[in-house]
Amino acid sequence: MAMDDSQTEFLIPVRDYDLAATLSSGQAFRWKPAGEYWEGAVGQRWLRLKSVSRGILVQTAAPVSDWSWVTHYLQTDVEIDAIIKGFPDDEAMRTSAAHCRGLRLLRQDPWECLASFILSSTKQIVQIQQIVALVCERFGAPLVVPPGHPPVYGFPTVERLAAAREHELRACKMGFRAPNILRSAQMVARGEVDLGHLGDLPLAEARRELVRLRGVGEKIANCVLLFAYGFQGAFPVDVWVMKALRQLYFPKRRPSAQRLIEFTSTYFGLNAGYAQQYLFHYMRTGRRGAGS
DNA sequence: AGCCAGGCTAAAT
DNA sequence: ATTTAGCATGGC
Repeated sequence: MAMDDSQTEFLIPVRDYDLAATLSSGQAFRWKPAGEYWEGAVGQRWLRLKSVSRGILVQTAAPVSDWSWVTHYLQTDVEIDAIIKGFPDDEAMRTSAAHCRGLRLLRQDPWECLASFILSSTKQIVQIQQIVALVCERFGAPLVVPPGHPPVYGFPTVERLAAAREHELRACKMGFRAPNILRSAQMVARGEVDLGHLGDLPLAEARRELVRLRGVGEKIANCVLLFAYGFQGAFPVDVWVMKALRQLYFPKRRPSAQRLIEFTSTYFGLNAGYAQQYLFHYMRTGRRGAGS
């Protein structure tokens, strides 16, 4: 009946794209492996992805005519070789690049990214995934899924979370983060921080806006600036990246955290954001005894 | 059992 | 201006 060019399947031609590394590297928290596929949601669309020889196969439950939202999300147009060549020429980055080949930075929805990382503080990735899943189930709108597929819910809107009760949020096992995400949602809903225009600002100004939100400090702000807005100069330093910096760059000395962050602001160059994600993923998965 | 987790905030130096 | 305790919860 559809007389347009709507389809439920689309092949993105791309090479050097490690879907598993990208979707499970702690940028986004809703992707689940299901056989050969990765199932998740982008915006208010359910979809699943599979690596095939010519690229990435995308399947949706509802017909789609314009697929730019998924190529933008996956950043399949970025030249990953050029980015890796722009890394500092040192042992740590060579090792990380070899281990993480094909890892990309996603381009996520700002509110989902912000809210997810407010929930991330002092939590392991597995737990963040559990909390985000509960928040979506209880506050998100149901998405169109294939017949017989269990229900999947979109990430809740700012307005919905701003209208939540704190005890409802705490019931999603987020603990002391509940008042943080609630107050931040209320500030965004009132327009006190305008997520729609942060991308037009210089990095430092955009960051100054984000840290006005409750529960958002430099680290979480940098995650949002990098994973949602694509600011390549944003360099989130969490415990893993801190470990990488100490072990790989300053094995003898004991620089303060402040000094190390200062180091990252100049050393990693124009692709600092990518360098950070490669270090993070290498530390978590690349060496024995690190991570899980 | 005790330590750590993609931290932030307010209080205490 | 810099360091530290408290915060909820769960995995290992």
